[in-house]
Amino acid sequence: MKQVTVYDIAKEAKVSVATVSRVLNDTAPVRASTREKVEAIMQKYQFQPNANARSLLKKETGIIGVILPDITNPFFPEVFSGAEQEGREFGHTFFLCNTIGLHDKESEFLTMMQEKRVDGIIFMGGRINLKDCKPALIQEVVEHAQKIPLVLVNGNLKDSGLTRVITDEYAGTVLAVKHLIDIGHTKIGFIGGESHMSTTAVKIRAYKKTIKDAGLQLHEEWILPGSFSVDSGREQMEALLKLTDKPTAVCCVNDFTAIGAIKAAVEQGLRVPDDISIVGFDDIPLAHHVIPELTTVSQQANSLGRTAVRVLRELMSKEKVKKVYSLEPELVIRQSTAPVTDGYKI
Amino acid sequence: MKQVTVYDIAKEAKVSVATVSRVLNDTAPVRASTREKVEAIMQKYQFQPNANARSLLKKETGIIGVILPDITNPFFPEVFSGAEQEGREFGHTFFLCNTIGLHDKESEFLTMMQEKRVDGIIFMGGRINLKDCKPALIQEVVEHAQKIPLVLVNGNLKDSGLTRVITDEYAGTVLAVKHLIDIGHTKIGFIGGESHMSTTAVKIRAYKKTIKDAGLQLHEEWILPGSFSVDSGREQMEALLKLTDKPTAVCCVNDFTAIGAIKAAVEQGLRVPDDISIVGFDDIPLAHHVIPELTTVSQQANSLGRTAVRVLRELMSKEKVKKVYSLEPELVIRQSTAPVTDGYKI
DNA sequence: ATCGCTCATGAAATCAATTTCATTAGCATA
DNA sequence: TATGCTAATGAAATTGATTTCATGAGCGAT
Repeated sequence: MKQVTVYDIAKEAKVSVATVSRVLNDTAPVRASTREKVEAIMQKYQFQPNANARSLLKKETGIIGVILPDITNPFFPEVFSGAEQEGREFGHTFFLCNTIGLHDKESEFLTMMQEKRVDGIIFMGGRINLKDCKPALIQEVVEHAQKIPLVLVNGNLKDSGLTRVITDEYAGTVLAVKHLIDIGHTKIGFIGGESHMSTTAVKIRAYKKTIKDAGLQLHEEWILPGSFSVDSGREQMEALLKLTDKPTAVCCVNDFTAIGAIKAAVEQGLRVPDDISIVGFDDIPLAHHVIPELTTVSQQANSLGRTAVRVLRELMSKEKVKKVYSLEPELVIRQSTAPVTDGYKI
Repeated sequence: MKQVTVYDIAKEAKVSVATVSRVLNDTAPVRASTREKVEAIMQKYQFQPNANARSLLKKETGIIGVILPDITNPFFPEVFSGAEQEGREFGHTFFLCNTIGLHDKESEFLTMMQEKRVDGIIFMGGRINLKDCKPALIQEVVEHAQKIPLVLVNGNLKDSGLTRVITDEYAGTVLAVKHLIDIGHTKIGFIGGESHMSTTAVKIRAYKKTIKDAGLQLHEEWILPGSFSVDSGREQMEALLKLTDKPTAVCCVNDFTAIGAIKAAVEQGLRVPDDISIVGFDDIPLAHHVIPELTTVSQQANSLGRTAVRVLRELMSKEKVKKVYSLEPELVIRQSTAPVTDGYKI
């Protein structure tokens, strides 16, 4: 069954396609009787105008492309959701591309979005955040950004000149470590992500600064790398607990790591938070479903998405925008942290 | 900066647009020297063909639309991911639409996808699965399906004539309940979702049948409704534990509910699984991150997505397809279930 | 020399909308 | 009555690709 076009409608209504278009878009006055006639026929055939044809002419698609590393990581659906909420009232539709494990797909997706002529791109890079990210990729992203409005979310590319929306990870980490210090901890460890990720570097810097500012001793052996995963949190926590001089609190690079750390501690017979305090980062929905509920730093993922779309829309309308929009994270105190006790069991 | 078109390329290369198109798509022989000349110019201007123009003519967009209730529910990203993996090698791109809390958006999204002329639609309905779903909505989905290939994922619309990919929830529930019986439980409860959801109805039917087939007594007061959420699992578990005659095992409608149930039990001082066994449904990634790790029925969300795309592609190529593709769920035994002990503490 | 074939290419039509420009009718004003 | 204005409409151009049809060149066979 062939799709109905404006020509079919026009023919049956004995008017020109221009008139049909006017009825469709209310772009010029049409006599009431004509309008009704045309509308009736559109109704009859369940006419749906072809958005491709329209986009071709208008040079806008209403589509926003989103590129992110892994949609199964609960942080990203949250961001996406925020973006969608913000975009909905303006009629935006979203392409979603997962680069999961396929870092080299990033440029392929960028090209695809160019070809589809999306109105804007939200880029949450995986690879682009590597400390040793190839300048070529950065260059490529920058070039795409010159053709299509693009905002980088949580990307740490300082001198790329790209518009960025980020959480202040430094400030967030300070919040977490300060909280542990405030409730009396003096022996605080840190489990990070891959050491070549800039996120890890930023957070470790914040951690060290806060420890030093509080006049505490810095123990390099309490600072361990990881991989942002539950398993890495578990492994590294086991390592920490094998030390003779153990920390009484651990700050983790993200919630997954913290959940793994809790698991390891519990498996060793420790009670969280009675024997050891653990704090995460991100505040994924799961954080208040685990036992004990996780004290963590909220990234406000939803706002991140909303802001990204807001900024993107400003870019699209050629407004001048700031280079960086930084969202302040918040500490969410739940059950996995508590004041130090003397009776550290092991 | 104006976008470069085939005409610009053709002009500069002193050939016709037809030749440029041939170089682009390798659709007819072109002299090597001509090809090189054209390619060099395309390279020079970073030419990206306009996919909208192409789609207009070819009547295909390579886009698959996905409509789902809530991307922040970890089950759905998993399905989406599977779909994306399957679609990737055929060059499909994905629209993602969240109907979260906006059930009336479902038809709006369907219309939008029609207008964008997507090649196919994967529909994971929220509202469409209500037992009292308005016939009008069903009718609408069916009508859309006549124009654009559409598969319903986990939709329980038996007589709609729509192509469906589903998990066999009945069989999965039987698996879960049998497992509890096998390890010695005779007093088994069930916490469901909203009672007007067909999922709930199917699972309760399976639960009852399995209990009866094993010759066990059916206790209606052990069968409670819920809302698929962590909180509802917690509340309903509290209710079960207030009974004088309590179950020693509880089967839950999904993992969220099970996680809530575990929380409630732990808060009441019970040990899971020593004092009470709990089994979930879905096997969300989180299931092996909670403490204790959750015994659950795996929906194989990823395969669900992959299969949906596979079936959709068959539909697109006008192949005849079966009406229903049913995936067999699997029982995943972890730590939240164990044989009954006499020493039920409370 | 002529026929038939393949290779390489171009002109023009096509897809389904929007938009510009022109035209007509009807009415008020000078 | 002539002029000017607005409302309503249509014809045709436009958007950026693909595709069909036509044409010419080059080459081998007869």
